Amino acid sequence: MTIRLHNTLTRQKEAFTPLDANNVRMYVCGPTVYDYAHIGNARPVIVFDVLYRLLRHTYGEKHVTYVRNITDIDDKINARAAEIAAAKNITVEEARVEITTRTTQQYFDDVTALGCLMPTHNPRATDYVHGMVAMIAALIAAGHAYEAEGHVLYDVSSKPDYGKLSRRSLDEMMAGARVEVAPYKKSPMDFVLWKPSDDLTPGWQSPWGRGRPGWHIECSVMGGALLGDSFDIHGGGVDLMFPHHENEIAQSEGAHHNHPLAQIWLHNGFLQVEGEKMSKSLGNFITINELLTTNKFGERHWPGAVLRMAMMMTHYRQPIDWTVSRLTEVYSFAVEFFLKTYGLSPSGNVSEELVSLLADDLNTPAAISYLHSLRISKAPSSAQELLDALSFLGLLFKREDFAKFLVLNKLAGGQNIASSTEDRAILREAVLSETGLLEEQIDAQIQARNAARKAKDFHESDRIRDVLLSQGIVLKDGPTGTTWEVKR
RNA sequence: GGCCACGUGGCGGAGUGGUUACGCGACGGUCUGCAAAACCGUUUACUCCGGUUCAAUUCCGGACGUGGCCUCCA
Repeated sequence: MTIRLHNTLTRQKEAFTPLDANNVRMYVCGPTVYDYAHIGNARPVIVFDVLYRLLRHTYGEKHVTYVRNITDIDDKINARAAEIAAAKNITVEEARVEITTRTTQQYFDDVTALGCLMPTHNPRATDYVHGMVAMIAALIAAGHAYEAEGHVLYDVSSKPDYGKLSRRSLDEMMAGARVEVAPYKKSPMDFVLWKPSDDLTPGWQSPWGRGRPGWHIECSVMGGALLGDSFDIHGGGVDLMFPHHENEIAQSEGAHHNHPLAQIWLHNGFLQVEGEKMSKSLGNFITINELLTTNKFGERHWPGAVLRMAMMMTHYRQPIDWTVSRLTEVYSFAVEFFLKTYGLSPSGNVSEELVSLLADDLNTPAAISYLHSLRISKAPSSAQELLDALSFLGLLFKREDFAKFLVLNKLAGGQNIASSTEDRAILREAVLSETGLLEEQIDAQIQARNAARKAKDFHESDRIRDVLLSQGIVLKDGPTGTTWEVKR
């Protein structure tokens, strides 16, 4: 199976050939850990998790190395740390560790709930400061960087192909520049590798005094340390293409004798919320955790697999509009998928058809269509195949989220019965909390309704049905009797 | 202002130089006391204007629109 991926460097879909098929290497820019991750942050995590699964399937689990960094040095973190340090009367460094440790754990919990596998390595920037200092020194030695007023800056004019990823020329950028240029810069486009820290700001010793690294250098260093000078795939959001990835290339290639940093660069598209840019000022800022655990978006909370599938419904390079109606639609599929696969266990089989869809530049919308074809299929094997496909895609619908939809066909003796005592208990509890009704009360109402129907008192039978509906119970009259389920 | 993307039916959303996915919704039918559910069926689009071509939604150019970056936001 040939994997084809759209390479930002060439703007074309290319056949993927790893540098070393025994060790396929991918680096993805991870979070800055100062606050809860928002739903936009979730997109690359999910996109590259799908790619990680595809690579593991193609080359073997032991032959893929996936690195996603944790940025725990950052001026937003520092600002937050200063507040907490003052409030709690602890040092800034203690506060920084507290924030980043807590936020990192929250991030892991959130993306795990979204069905994402843990990367092979999750390096923290603070563990690589020594390497950053070394790389900066190497860049100075190679003539790519210079020291000025306690800062070390990258000299973009020293790298003729600077701008090759984002396809910008230095002239164009300088002509369009709107920001004020620091006086110590040789060129407006030169960027910071190292900057000085005052006593109240976290800092590390360096040949250029106590200070802290610039934004881009950590990824160059961690990628190099864990994946080597050149590796296969580098991913992140489009917004990182410039300047972050461009500068990463400049640093890594400048320090590594111009060995290409990554063969293939992948960028996922942006996410909007209800047609607007997500921002705190618009009031539509939404975190992963809020979607999972609160009713803030759409007046309900959403299972992680629903969020994941809603993300996978759009191709990773397209913009995505994150809306309640989208989640609602996906939720109803999720219920169907859950019911169809209830009681089965994943076999570990992976459909070649599914793999071939993903191998074509991660065509997850086509993969979702494939899921629908199995959902609709009447073939006896389709339920197992569906579960296996869901499993491969990381779309496992948790019993505790969906057991309330397992129909209790006690009176009709039909299908989709919650088979285990445990599932029945989950169902009873969910029904009680959502509707205030016990199973026995619902059964009694159904029997009363059926008696009224038999007596052709349809006014009474419809009244009972409407009352139950208003309580969140939907009745379904089948050939073998009446069943019910929780309103979806 | 400069640069980079994108523009598909009521909605979501793939894909393709000619045979035009898929899902939702809607509509019709079967079923039903009536509904719901289920099942069967129907629903045909590619922003606009040029160009290339036997043939363009698909390639090229332009216009318009939307979004992104240039402001350490994925």
